[in-house]
Amino acid sequence: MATARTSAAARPYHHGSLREALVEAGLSLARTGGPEAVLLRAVSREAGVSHNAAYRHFADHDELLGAVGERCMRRLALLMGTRTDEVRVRQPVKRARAELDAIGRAYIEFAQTEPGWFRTAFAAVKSDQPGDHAQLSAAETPPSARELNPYQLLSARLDRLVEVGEVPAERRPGAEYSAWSVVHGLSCLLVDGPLRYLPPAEIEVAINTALALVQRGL
Amino acid sequence: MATARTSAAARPYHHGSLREALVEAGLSLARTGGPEAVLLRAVSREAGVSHNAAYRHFADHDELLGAVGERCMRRLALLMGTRTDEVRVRQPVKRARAELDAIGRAYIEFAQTEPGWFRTAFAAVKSDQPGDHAQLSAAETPPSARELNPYQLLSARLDRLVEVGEVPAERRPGAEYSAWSVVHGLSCLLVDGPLRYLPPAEIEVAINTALALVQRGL
DNA sequence: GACGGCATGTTGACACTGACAACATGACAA
DNA sequence: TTGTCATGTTGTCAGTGTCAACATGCCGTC
Repeated sequence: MATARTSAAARPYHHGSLREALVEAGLSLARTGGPEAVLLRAVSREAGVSHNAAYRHFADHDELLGAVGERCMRRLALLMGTRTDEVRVRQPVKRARAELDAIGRAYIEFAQTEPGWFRTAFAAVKSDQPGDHAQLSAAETPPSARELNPYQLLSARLDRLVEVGEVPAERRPGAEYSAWSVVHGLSCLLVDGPLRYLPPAEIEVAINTALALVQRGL
Repeated sequence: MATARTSAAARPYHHGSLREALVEAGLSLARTGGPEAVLLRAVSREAGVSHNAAYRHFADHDELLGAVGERCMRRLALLMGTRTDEVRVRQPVKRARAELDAIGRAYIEFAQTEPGWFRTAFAAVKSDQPGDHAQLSAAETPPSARELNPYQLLSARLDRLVEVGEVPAERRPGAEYSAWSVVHGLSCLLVDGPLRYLPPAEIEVAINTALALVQRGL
């Protein structure tokens, strides 16, 4: 008896933390197969549990996929944070620009190195309420730790560009939509869309011109 | 005989033009339900034919979805062409800019007014060969009629901007990737993504700033 | 003008999925 | 000790894509 899928511990009683195990399994499946690989039954199988067990932790398939998607989104935000911290420029104005460039590059880098997760992060958002699009600003959460989402990270960089005087204040409203659109659009076209099989050299060109467009156009 | 499948006439012999009927049915389903509504069985049902009939015209589900997606893409290109033709500016330089703006607006307009078709146009491209990404330039087709795809329409507008001197020639390479990314990204975010429930006023802001970014940044 | 080939459409089956209902187990409190 | 109830299981159902076997009737050939 007592076979564990990840660690060597025997399955204790009721498995203990199945919800977490299911999300983890979903993450693993999504990494290679994208959101369409996050099947209720496949996830249960992966977690070493019978199908329908997931229904004790998620209302339906969408809710499971949503939970996995949230984790993917967090990973995206994490990479964006990491790449921002790696910026070594000291001069404030140049630094502000470099940091914006860094989170943009990180966004595209994530889409390219983890296409399954990237697609899952955005495919998952299917069934959520029109709730004033509050999830963008992360609602209640105090902006304490590294708990920021991609949208918030971007907003902070844009605010900084206004502070240092590189972007006129009257252009600030709506700027996150534009900047986000560029990197998100290119990511989608490269990962999923018609630019999927672009040769690497052309991909490089596309990324650089896209990010340059943001820097010039803001 | 010679009955249309939509009217109430008796089905003649072997249906006559099932392939076309299937694609048409798929288009109808995709319009309201997006690509996930283009089910092999649902399409067959809609066309008044038994399931598996479609296998005489399409290798599998992906091929049917691909055919429907092509039609969606063509409709997108059609709207872009229409909106370009509606530009009334005479002065060549201003006209070049206005036309670029028009195809960008048309792209987003299509995504918003026909989200099901928009998503199908890009969801369909799943299984096609890495064939040198030739489908972008539409391979053999002479650029004769209104047969241009969205990518070609965009390229033509960018070429024109260089001609009239509004865009320096050294910035031309890769420009279609950037411009495309902006409108595609915004469309995805608005239709499918986290900006789905943005209030209409904010949507207006987002569209205008995004298009302004393109004009300024090229 | 009869005949036969063959593209086209149908019926039936199988494995897979998400979802529901009924049942089993065992942790924990009374 | 006992009973409750969250948690996990088994069984089932409708719906899907796909394959194989079968039916139909249009067309060219003799």
